[in-house]
Amino acid sequence: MEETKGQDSRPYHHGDLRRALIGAARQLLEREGAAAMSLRAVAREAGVSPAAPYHHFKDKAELLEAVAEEGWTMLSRLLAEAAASSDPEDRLVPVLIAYVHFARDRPALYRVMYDSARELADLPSSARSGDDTAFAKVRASLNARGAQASDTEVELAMTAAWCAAHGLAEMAGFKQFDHLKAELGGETAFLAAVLRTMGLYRKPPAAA
Amino acid sequence: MEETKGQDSRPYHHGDLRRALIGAARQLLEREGAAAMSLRAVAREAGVSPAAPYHHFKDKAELLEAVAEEGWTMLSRLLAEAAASSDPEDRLVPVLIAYVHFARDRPALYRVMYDSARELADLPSSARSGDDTAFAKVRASLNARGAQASDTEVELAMTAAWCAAHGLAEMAGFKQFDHLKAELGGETAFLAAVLRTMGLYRKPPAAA
DNA sequence: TGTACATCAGTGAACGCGCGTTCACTGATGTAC
DNA sequence: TGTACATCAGTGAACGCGCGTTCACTGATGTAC
Repeated sequence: MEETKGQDSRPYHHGDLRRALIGAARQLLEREGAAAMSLRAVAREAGVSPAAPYHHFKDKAELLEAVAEEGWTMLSRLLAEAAASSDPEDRLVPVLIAYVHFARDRPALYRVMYDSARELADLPSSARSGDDTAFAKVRASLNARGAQASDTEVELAMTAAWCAAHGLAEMAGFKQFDHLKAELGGETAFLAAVLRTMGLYRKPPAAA
Repeated sequence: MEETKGQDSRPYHHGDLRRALIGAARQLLEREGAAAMSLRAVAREAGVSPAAPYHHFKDKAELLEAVAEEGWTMLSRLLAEAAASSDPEDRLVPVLIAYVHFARDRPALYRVMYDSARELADLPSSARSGDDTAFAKVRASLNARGAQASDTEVELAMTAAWCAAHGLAEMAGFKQFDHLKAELGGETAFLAAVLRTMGLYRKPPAAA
């Protein structure tokens, strides 16, 4: 099972090519963008032949799905950390800012994740089940501030928060906002100010 | 200058191929998505040879820029209409909903527009100059409700509104929100409720 | 412990494809005389 | 009004490219005896 890995020669069998391919794809997305992330480029990046990935993924779409899945897992972990290290009563903005930073720093990966979420009736399983997930954290932040809110109100607030995070994540890099960022004293202050302007810094108003 | 157009034969010279190519590209984007919009496909759609576009655009990127530009013009017109047909004191939500509808109904075109805006230090000229533009309308809506606001506050509110519209536009089609839409009585009610939950239905709070 | 063999994860060459772009060309148009 | 010619917007064939995917193969691994 365990092959000996010489320092200078790669073994014929990779060991964990599936994981390596997902990692290579993620790296390519982050480093060179969506257009550069072909199946052949991923195989090249992982140091295997163009045909090797087909032993682990049915086709390119299946690899992309796996990349998205791993992305949601990474994001969930980051949001959980942001939630854990902030005031239980005021977690929403820190959690959303963590979301925005993640997406802003890896736009191509984030877009793959977005595209995968778009197709599903529910969230990706990596972001869905259990407590340690992206959306559980957002929901918990909302519950912390609106104990008396109805299910629909919480759902609406979740939606608003998610949309706001998505919009902000994709726009935060726009040069149009550079002077505003400078004026407000940096990127994070800018993000917080926009979220506050959106009213997401306090209890959602009574239902629509 | 004016060539006679037989009913059954296309003239050798097109007449206004530049505009036709932009239109064909837009149609392809709307009908079949970004992946289907190659330069060759655009030429095919317009009924000319693959080389013809090069008499009007330096390369594919230049055509895409022109498509984006036209998109921003279309959007500005729609927002102007939405603004014109709503209460001057309560224009923000109708204008944002018009934005969301536009983008939601043409996701691939909208993405081309977004990508073109992303690169610019300022907005595309079609959305920038004059009063009859997308962003002038949003700004006017904000001014109508916060007469005493500082420039920075208005700028922040603009940013928040734009981010919210972008986020909502891209997420509105998610299946995850279907039951919420049903519960609230339709798509438009859903959009309005989310925007209200975001706090964009009233004067922005005092500056950050 | 040693050998035969099934399994499986790799290889590398090849396929057909559509792409963006270039090129030498040709047909239509508009203008000068 | 008619003809010669420059201009320009088309054509169609060709280029090289990288892509996703398939195929027959081969080398390594793990297991049964």
